[in-house]
Amino acid sequence: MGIKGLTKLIADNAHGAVKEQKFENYFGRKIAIDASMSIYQFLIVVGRSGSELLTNDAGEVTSHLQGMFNRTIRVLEAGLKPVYVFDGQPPDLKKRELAKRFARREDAAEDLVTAKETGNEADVEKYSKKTVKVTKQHNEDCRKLLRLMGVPVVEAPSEAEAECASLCKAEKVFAVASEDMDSLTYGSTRFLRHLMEPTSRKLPVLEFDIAKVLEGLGLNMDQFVDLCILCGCDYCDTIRGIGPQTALKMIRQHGSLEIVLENLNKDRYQVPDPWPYQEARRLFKEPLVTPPEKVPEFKWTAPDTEGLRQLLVEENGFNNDRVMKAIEKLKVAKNKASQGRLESFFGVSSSSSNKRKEAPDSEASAGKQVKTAAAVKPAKAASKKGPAKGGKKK
DNA sequence: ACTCTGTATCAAGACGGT
DNA sequence: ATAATTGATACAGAGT
DNA sequence: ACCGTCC
Repeated sequence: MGIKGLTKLIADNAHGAVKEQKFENYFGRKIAIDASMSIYQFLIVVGRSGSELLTNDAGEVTSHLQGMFNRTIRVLEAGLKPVYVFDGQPPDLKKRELAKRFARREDAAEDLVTAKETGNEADVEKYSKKTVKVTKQHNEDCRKLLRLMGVPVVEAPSEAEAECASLCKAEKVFAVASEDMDSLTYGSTRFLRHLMEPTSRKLPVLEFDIAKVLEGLGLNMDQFVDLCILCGCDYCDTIRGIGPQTALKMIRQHGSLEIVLENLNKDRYQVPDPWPYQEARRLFKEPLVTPPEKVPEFKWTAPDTEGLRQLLVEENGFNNDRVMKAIEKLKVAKNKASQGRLESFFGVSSSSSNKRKEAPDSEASAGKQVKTAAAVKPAKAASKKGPAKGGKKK
């Protein structure tokens, strides 16, 4: 469920914290992506008709592979450097919420059976979507695919969103791309929504800057976390009668959940019992993540052509020609991206620090990259911090 | 009147040929 | 045994 | 841009 009403709250109260961007502006940027969420969407939509999905000869689902393969090529072709982050064990506090969702899905499963019996097509459609689940196998399939594609994979110890935020805070990645507003609560410094939409000509990318969000809301980070808990998150029930507006007002007025609770009119509002807001707070502020110094340097390497052919064509019945053509695109994209990073670096710093001159580069695509570099220009020196690997070991 | 919350409902990818 | 979405939107209804 | 297909 993310954080209830947070998008609107930010839009209304922190104007300027969100910028519209173009997909292309992230050329050369390392971007952390929550893999489980992507897989879920692919399973819902890729080649699904009723409860049928794309499958191989053995009847195993392949929709997630199809979706992940195409999308990742697309991302790499745009010069982005994706890091896919997979979920680990959910925290105990989330178990109750998960149980609720499980129950909801059980209901949907029953409704699906009924819909199938009565031949109600629309309902079959509806309930099929609701009964989709991402299995361990789906996750393993995608990790294998991504490794063969030469794309880095991170296995989070717990929540993927928390791990993404940690990578972002430690400047291991430039931004986190997700549809889940929790990312901000976990403290992602730069957060992208609708990253994929512009490619299908729908919405612009929305880039959230957490510092400006805080500034606009008039809160510090601790207070922002408290606000999110009060609005409603995965870890706590809400206080009936308090929504986003009231939550913001109260946190602004009192400064912390403790003081809000002290001053709360108990006749008017009933606080759930128990209401483990302190644990929730801890999960947002000190989630279980890989310590940044233990995160290896990410590398985007050449695809393993034969491995990919084996996995997709031999094991999963993908069309050989399509796969081979896609792998070619992949190789081209990889080459372009590695030289493009260099060039966009030049573009950014050309006026100030243009000391290196040995760019062994640039033929065909120079014009395009100039444009990209110019667009990206504003203030990025910080994230350039460690493009090479040496610095941090231990 | 207005503001806010709670509930229900919906949609969700990407390619290639035309 | 091993999976547990999400946010936007529209509308109803409660409270101020 | 639309639409069938991807497996």
